[in-house]
Amino acid sequence: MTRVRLADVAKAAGVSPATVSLVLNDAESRISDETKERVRRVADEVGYSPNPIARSLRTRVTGTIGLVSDRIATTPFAGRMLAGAQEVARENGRLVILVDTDGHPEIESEAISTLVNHRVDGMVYASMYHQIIPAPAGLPAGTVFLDCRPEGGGYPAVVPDDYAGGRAATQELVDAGHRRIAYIDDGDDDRPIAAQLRLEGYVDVLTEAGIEPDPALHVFAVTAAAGGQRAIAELMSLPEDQRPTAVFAFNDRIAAGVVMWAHRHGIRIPEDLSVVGYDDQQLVAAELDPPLTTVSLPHAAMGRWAMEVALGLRAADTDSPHLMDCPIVRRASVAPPAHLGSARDPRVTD
Amino acid sequence: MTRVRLADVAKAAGVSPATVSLVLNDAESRISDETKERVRRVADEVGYSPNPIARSLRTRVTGTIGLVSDRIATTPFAGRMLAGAQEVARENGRLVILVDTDGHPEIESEAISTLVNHRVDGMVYASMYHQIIPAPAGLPAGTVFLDCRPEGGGYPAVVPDDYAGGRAATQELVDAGHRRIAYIDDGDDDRPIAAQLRLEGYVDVLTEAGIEPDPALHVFAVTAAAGGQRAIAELMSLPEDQRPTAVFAFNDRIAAGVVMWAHRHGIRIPEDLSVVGYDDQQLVAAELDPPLTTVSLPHAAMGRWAMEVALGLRAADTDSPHLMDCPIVRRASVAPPAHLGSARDPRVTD
DNA sequence: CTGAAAGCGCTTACAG
DNA sequence: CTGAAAGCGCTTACAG
Repeated sequence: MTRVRLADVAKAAGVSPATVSLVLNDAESRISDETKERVRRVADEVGYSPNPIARSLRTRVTGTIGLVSDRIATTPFAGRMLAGAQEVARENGRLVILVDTDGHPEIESEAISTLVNHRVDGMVYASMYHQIIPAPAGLPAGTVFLDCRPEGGGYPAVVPDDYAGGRAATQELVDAGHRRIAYIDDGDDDRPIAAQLRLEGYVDVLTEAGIEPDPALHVFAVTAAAGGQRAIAELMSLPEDQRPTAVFAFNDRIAAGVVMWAHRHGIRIPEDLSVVGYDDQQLVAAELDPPLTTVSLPHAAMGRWAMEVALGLRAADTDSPHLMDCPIVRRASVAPPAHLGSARDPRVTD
Repeated sequence: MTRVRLADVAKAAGVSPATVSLVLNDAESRISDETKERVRRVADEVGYSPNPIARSLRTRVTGTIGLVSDRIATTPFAGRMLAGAQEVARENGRLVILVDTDGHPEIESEAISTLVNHRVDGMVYASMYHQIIPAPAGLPAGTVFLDCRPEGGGYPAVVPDDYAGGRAATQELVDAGHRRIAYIDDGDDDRPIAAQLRLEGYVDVLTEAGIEPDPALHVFAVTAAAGGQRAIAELMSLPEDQRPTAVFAFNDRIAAGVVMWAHRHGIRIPEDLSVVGYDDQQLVAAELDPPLTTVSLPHAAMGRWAMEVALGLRAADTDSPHLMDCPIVRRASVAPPAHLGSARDPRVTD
């Protein structure tokens, strides 16, 4: 099936190739209406569709956006960033060329130069989780950083507002009436910036509520269910009056461990213990019993934002990152503390 | 930064553009060794790198592979297929253009024609889960189907060997000494082909082991933790001598529900009940307590296979799909049945 | 209002 | 052994 070319359309319509090009590209219309119509009709009839390669060679625009990521495609974690970015590209008639570097610097720098060489119109550099990184060499100006930001700025970037997320999670618990709220922090060697930001949100909300943060309620865990189990066991081994009535976990995996431990020890959630996670991780948070109240990471929104900036559809600051809201997702793991619940039920009717 | 062109290299080396092209492309070498060397050196010095757009226009090969998928990028489920495919492409100097259709037929057909129009060298069509589908219109010959297969064949395809996986899961339990093994099947309206294949594997292994499949032990659940909880509750409400000592769950989410229910009811896994899942779902299977023995879906291997075929690196049958092995992943949720364990321990020493 | 010509940066027969 | 020329399929000044 030899494809029909612009020249074929021109011949069939009895005009020059230049005219066909002008008409089909809606150039400033010096072409007569009847010619335009005829050209369009003929193009339609023969099913003409311009060869994007030839067009790119001439115009130097390819209609493609490069998306390089460390591990976004490999982990179940952040696929929605990719999906959000891809969706915006498609809506705007662009194609995304994806390269996943699996975290290898050599692959990354090769990917960047390949993409630049392929004349992508724009580029987004995505990380699997919120981090601050040195900007890779060779990145074109205007590359947008997704879920990470470059040391020293200089590029548009979007990251989750983890401080506000930490506040929201804690506020949810304070509002339910809790005073003894634990924070199970990320205890991995390479503690991410998000952990610190969420902690600050937690501390600030507590303080504003007139609750003095208790160091005994700030514990660390490896970010996995097993870590969550150990951490909650530690917390629950505190003297009864010092135990938390609620816990805010750094992420849903840790929260899952808390829930599992509770099941095994006959502790009811949320009646005996409230828990709030973070991430709203698919196939985890909603699957717990009870379904977990958590703070969602706005992956799709960040992906969309990044692509909009890459396409020039949206202006962006290159000095400081755009902070994306992390909305709380209310499910069923938060309730008033037990003493409040039992003290209240008989008396209050509302 | 105006890039250096082939003509620049030619001028600097004092030869014609044709010569440069021939040398750099290692064409059948009619060029003298000294000329070759000089051209290569000059090209190197000026940092020449051919413009792939111009080359594509001339040669009609673009070095790109189109990957259209329904939802592979959006769900946490099958990202490894994408990663495997992308990895093979990269290893072979190709770029993958990804379009996720989110399951919309209009987007899909538009994506296919866009990709074809962009002159991709090959195409892979990926599904989120093993299914048989009508081949979308407009798909180029040789498009490889990933984790799905076209009705009526005609294209290379790769799917997991779910029958063998069902056998492996059941065999694991039979080998541990179980005789009363339940299968919690997919009870969703649109029961996937994998559910039937796994069931057949289960029945066949049981039969071969001289165990008559008990219809009471074949139950259905919605594929979520909640479904698993209801199913195991149903199973455990059977008279004691009819209850299963082991369960094979259609997937890890259902298995997770089984484990949660067990925790709540003081049933120990694997001492009191063995469980085998399916999928080896990241961030789920290994996170359970105990970590789940399961059958893994070979997503990365399937992704690699599909891309290898798309690149012509591997021959493939277009009549019947390639069946990819689903290896069992042994963790800690399987043990001999309780009566065997207690009967055996005092006597056997090995 | 429209056409002829040049050119984007390569590759590849065709000559010599 | 190497070069001049044509051509891939478009777009865009430049003429008229």
